[in-house]
Amino acid sequence: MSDVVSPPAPADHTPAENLTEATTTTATTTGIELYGTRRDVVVVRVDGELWDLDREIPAGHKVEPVTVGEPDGLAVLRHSAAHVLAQAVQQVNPDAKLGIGPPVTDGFYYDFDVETPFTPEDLKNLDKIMARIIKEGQTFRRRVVTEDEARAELANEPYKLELIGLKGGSDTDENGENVEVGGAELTIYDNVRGAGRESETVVWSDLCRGPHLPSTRLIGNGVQLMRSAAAYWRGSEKNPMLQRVYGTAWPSKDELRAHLERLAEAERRDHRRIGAEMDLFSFHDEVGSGLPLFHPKGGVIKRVMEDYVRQRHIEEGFSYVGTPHITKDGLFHTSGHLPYYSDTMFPEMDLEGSKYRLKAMNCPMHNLIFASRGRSYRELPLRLFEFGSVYRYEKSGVVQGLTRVRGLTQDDSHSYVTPEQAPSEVKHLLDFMLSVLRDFGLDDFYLELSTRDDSKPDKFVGSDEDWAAATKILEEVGRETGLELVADPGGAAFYGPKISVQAKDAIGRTWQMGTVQYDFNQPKGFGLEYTAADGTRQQPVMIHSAKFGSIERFMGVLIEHYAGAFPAWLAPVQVKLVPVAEAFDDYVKDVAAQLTARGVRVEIDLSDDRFAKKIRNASKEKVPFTLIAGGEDAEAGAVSFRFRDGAQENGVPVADAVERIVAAVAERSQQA
RNA sequence: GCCGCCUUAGCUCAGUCGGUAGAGCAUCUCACUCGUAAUGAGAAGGUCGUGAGUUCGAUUCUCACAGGCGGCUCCA
Repeated sequence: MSDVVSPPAPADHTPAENLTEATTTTATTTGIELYGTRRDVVVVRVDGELWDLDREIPAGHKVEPVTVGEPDGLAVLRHSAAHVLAQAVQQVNPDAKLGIGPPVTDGFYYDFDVETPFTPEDLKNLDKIMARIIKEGQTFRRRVVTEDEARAELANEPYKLELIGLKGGSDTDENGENVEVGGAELTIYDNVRGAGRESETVVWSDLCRGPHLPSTRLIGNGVQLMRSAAAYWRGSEKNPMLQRVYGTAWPSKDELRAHLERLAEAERRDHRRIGAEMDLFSFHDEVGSGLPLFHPKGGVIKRVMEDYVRQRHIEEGFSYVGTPHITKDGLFHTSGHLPYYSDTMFPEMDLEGSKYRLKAMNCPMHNLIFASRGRSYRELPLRLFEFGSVYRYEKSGVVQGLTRVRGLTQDDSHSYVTPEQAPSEVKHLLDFMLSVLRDFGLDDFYLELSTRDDSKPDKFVGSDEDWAAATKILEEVGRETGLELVADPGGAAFYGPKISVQAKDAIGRTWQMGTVQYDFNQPKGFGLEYTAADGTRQQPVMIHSAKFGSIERFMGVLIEHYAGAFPAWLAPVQVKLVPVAEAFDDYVKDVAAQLTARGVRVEIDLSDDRFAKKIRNASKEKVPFTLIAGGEDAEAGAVSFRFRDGAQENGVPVADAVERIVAAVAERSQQA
């Protein structure tokens, strides 16, 4: 799961399009001549490609200014900050070997091969050195070199030498971010002190495609190193591990502060923290990593989620089914899963000559339900749904809270359709899923289309034609939603392509939600058939779909989305009743009984805490409605509301209060 | 799985340069019976994650394992 917080676009910079019309040069010139007096212009866009300001621009090209106020300019700033970091590291430790140092979401990183990992103190020290380099105003100077020249200059940088060898090959790193080579020519960027003067010296150089800011000074003071962690060279676990230093960089100190505040807010919302504070769930060494225990309050949320999504599936034409948690492993051979996923399945259990496995996916069992008797085309689409508990032995380093667990409950559905019905079923499922997410207060989406990686044919099953046809259907239906559709090459399951919904939460973070997966392979493996109108036997297409993905993960996302302040229909305790003094306990109990009779989840605070303390506790528990009753209320046959935001409303007649609460908890609120 | 850091009371954390430990909150008891975010006093609570090693002696040092955190890889 990503803890990366995506920022809003920087607001206090004027968009470039408002600054100047794009210019078409009429004679050879440079960006500096065109925009050199504009301090906010950091690079130029030449026919859509980013160039350093000091490069010569041949006549006849369209040239636009790029400022740090737009994403491309900010990425250049971050990339330049990465160079400053590398320079600082080699200043402290000349033996550090350079990996790559690209800009990423919110900042940048640089990888180093060093003897000892960086400590937090090291990072503080590097921060200071970087600030000095930035203040000094070193000039970034681009220099085109031949491959031989580059090899000679970088003789002490084994990783850079490897990159030179890759020239013309892959030019993205494991995050899809640009690495520093590629394109037609090799370039080295020099950091120059005192540029233009007789005394000018090159203080540091790096193989890099660029472009960069004209000067380190323009990086400004919105830069801060965040942490260091190990990362495999070129993203492969077969390669050596380098030490990656992450930094964040912004056009201004204020924007840096705002970013750090977003991180702090994300930490306050962390579902692992809130889950413990609100007594929702726990993990135990004795049970094992990634195996959550849901407490009564977490159990309520889980049950409400399940009741909701079960009902919705029934309304959408699904039949609710049930299958066991454990099965003979031959089933996963038939499905084709075992060769691909045996690593992440719990190991087999040998019992009376048979091998059993904990279920890691539900589809094979649903296939058996389909195959349990002859099927007619008249039955299609046949839609099966269940809460499937599956177990996956996730590697020890990847388990995280509720969002990456080893035991999870999928709201798993499979639609068996004729090939002709497939597009409309996919559309049906996508619309259904989006409507479910909206009911849970998520309404900012984009779609991701995960396709086959043609360079790894052994990871995917089926003919090119089948893949192409399925991918086309998903893509077309995805486009019809009007949502942004992002490509995820290589992200497909072995049996077919998928579309996943990515949702942004209340503080702008993106989470992967449910998926719709197109599968023409398992029906083949299981020999699934239906009798068509013409009496022939035909193979159905199956479409996998999970709206939440997993109940656990979705709950984790909801906790963070709402920061624990769930809308009333989801809140574990909907009403907290607080008597002002012990004398009103019975009065309050009577109100509670009326609410309970109407299905409202209530809790009464009968402790001998002081009144103000009870209010504080109710508030900390983020209960939507606190009902207070004392002498004034009892006399009037009323109660007093205290809402979650602190607002009050006194003297509400009990009958009115009950009706209002009953109405409020029935409503699926979208407020976060 | 890999790299680094971490694990002391239910929770958040002090502390012991190697001589078996302390606070706040929570819990329990007593007093207070209170009108919108912390009443006071007292008590109880820990083989200092588990196992092994070094040592006269280990919560402290070393190693292994488990669990957690941050990344990497992975994520049907």
